[in-house]
Amino acid sequence: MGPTGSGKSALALKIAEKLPCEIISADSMQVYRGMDIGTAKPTLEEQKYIKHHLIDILDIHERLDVFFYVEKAQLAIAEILEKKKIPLIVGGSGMYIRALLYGLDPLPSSPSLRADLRAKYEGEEGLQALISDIEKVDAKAVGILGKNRRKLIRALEVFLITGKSITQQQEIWEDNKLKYNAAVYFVTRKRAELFDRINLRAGIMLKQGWIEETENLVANGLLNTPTAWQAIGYNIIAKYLNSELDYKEMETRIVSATKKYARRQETWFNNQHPEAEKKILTLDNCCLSDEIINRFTS
RNA sequence: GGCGGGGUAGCUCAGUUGGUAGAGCAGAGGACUGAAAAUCCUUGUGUCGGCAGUUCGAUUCUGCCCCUUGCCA
Repeated sequence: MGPTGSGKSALALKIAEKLPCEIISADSMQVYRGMDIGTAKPTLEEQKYIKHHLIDILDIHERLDVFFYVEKAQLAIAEILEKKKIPLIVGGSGMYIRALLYGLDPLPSSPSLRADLRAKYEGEEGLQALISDIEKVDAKAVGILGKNRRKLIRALEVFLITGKSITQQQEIWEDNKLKYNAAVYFVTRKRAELFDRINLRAGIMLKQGWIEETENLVANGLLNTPTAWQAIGYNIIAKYLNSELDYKEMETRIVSATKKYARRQETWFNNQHPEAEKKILTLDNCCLSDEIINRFTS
């Protein structure tokens, strides 16, 4: 696992060349069909060469969430082990990886209730009401979540369904116990190098046809989808297509949003994965791939 | 050459009825259990263009100069 642009996909392919593995993508956006260039999805050739799971499994109009991801990933792991192969999980969606490795507390979910709550607590006043309502039943949640409306609503949702606070029922991550016998690596680069790569890659992706890809997806309603709309870049390119931005401004904004994302990912991997071995990649990553390969062959 | 608008944090700019200044963006750090490429929190000392004058005190007023930009020649 690692931030966007770190080179983890290339590293994974290198490993998969020498070990009998299949790759399970841990990426919240590569699951969507049609979002190819903008998500830096492995090419069809690469996917043909090494089997990839959990890529292109959803239409952009379908909702994705952690629980769904974990379910599918567990199935994929079982399937790969069945073939006596090694599941190689590769991606940057931190929470998905953590949920897969550590498990999720079996809390209920009601998207319709959540939607109702969201409507009920709309606006700035709604947020204040939401905070004071939760404070009565789960002050701890408010302490942790602050003004994070999205998470506060989820906390209230769980409370309303179960009658117990969400913080009381979240235990499984506290033990730091992996559900699998896994070797976990956090791969990244020096900040300046990572940002250079992000910068370079954005320009390449735009030239490869990201704009056309966006045009088609937007025509197909991408911006009104439940989760796919959140992918970085597409909404910015949509503004360019709408003549709200010029090309340069568009590119700058994409790069800047991507860098921000990479920083958040690093914070996550640095702090949420005590089991992970951190590796700073340099210009080539042969040493690390050899190290990982040796670990499995010996 | 004439008249005017500007020169303030890396960038865009606000502001100080004269008591040495603040937003957004960028940058940095953090949180995170069913939207996670999301969502949220913390973090801003900079010769306030230069020199001189008025003043107890000037980034704020005055004068000159430099740079920039617009209009007129």
